[in-house]
Amino acid sequence: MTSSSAPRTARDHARLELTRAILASARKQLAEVGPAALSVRAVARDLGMASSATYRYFRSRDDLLTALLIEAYDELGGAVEHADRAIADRGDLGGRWRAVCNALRGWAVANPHEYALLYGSPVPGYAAPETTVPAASRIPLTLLALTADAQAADRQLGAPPPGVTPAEVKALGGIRELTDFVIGDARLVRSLMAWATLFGHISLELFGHMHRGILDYDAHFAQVVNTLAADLGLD
Amino acid sequence: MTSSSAPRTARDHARLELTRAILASARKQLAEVGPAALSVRAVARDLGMASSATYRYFRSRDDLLTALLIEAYDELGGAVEHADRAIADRGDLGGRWRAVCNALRGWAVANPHEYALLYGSPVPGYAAPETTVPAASRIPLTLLALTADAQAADRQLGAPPPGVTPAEVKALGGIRELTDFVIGDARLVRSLMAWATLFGHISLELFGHMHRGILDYDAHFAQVVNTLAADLGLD
DNA sequence: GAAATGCAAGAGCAGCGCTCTCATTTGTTG
DNA sequence: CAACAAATGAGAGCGCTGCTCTTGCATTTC
Repeated sequence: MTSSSAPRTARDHARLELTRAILASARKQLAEVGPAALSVRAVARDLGMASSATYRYFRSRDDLLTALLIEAYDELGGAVEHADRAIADRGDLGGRWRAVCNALRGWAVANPHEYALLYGSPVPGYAAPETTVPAASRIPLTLLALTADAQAADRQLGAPPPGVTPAEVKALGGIRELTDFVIGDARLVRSLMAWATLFGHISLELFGHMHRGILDYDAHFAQVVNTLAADLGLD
Repeated sequence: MTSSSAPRTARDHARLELTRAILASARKQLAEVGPAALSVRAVARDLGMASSATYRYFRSRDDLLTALLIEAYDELGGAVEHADRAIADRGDLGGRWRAVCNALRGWAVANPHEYALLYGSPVPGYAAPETTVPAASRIPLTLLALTADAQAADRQLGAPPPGVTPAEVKALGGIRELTDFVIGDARLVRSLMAWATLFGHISLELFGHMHRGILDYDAHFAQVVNTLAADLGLD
C-alpha cells in the first residue's frame, strides 16, 4: 500500500504513524456515524490537520474505506478463527461450530456499522478491490474447514439435500478451485446454505427487519445455530 | 401522506401529478445510481424545476427515500404474492414455494439498487418509519401463509429442528402476536430459517460475496430452494 | 373583489470530495 | 557542507450536496 516496511528515516516513521492515526480516527468515526457518512474532512479535523493533507496518505475516500474494510475483515476473521481455535477438543465439532457462530454474530452486534460496511449494500459506486479478497475469505474458509473436519470424522449430514443437481455441481466449481478441502457435494451445499443462513439472520437482525417479530435475538440465534449444527451433522 | 385523496381543485390535481413525477424521476435515478447517491437536486434538474420547489412535495431527502422504500416493498410484495397466486393448484405447495422464491430473487436481480435500499444497510442515520411496516410485511407473510398451508395439509417437516428451546418459544412471541397463522414451533423455526437463508443468499450474491466461489447463481439458488422445500416438507 | 393560501424560484449557508499552488521541511547526493 | 530533490502541510478554490428563507406570483376561498 505505502512504503514497503522499515521506517528507516524519521519521515518514514512519521508517515507510518500518521497513516495509523488517520485510520484510527476514521475507524472511530465509522463506528459512530457509519460508512456512508464517513467524512475525510471530519477525520482531518479530528487530527487537527488540513483536509488536503490527508490525501497524501489516502488518495481518496474510497481508499480510506478500503483500508477500513480490510481492517474490519481481518478483525472479524481473527475473532472467528480465534473462537474456533479456543475449543481445545478438536473433535467437538458442535462446540467449535457454536463458538464460531457466536463469535461471528457477537462481533457483528458489537460493531454494527463495521458489519454494514462489510456485508451491507456496497457504498455508492464503490466496488471492493481484489485487495480485500484474502481478508474477506477467512470467514467462509473457517466454516468450510469445520465442515471438512466433519467429513473426515465421518459425521453424517443430519439433513442431506434432496439430490444435488448436475448444474449445481458445476456451479460449485469455483469453490473447488479455490480450496483444497475434501467435502462432498451434498455437504458443501449444506455448508453454503448455513453460511447464507447465518449472514441472512444477522443482516435481518441488524438492519431491523426482525424488529417486531423476534423478541429475543439471542435465543433465536442460538436455536438457528443448533438447527444448522444438526443439519450439518456436527453434533 | 399528502392531501387525503380527491383532487378536487386544479391545484390539487397538479400537486398529485408533480408528486408522482418526482417519485418517478427519483425511482429512475435510484435504479441508476443507487440509494446513497440519490440527489434531490438531480431530480429537480431532471424535471426542470428549482431544487427548492421539490421540498414542497417531500420535506427531505429521507422522506423521498421513504416513499421509494414503500413503493419498492409494495412492488416486491406484489410480485411475490402474484407468483404465489399464479399457481392454480393450491395444494402444490412445492410449486408455490418455488414460484415465490424465484419471484423474490428475480425481482432482486432485476432491481439490485432497490433491493439494496430495502435489505442492504440502512442509509446514514436513516431509520425506516413505521409507515413502511405494512408494505414490508407482505413478503414474510406470504412465506408464513405457505407454511401454514403446509401444516393444514398435514405435511411433515423434512428436517425438524433438534428441539425448540423454551427461550426460543418465548422469542417467537412477537410473530405469534402479529399473525393468526396456525404454525407449530418447529415449523415456525424452519420458516424463519428459510427466510433468512433466502435473503442471506440473495444479499451475498448481489453484494458480491459469492463472486469467485459460485459459477452459476441460478443453479445454486435453485438447489437452495429445493433443499429448503425439502426441509419445510413442501414437496 | 379582497383576503388567505399554495407555490416556484433564487439566493444563500454549511458541508462534502478533491485538486492545485506554494512555502517549508526533510532526505539525499556531489 | 552545500545544493538539489523529494515529501509534506496549509490554504484557496471548484463543483457538488441537503436544506432554509425570502420574494413575487397564481390560485382558491370567502
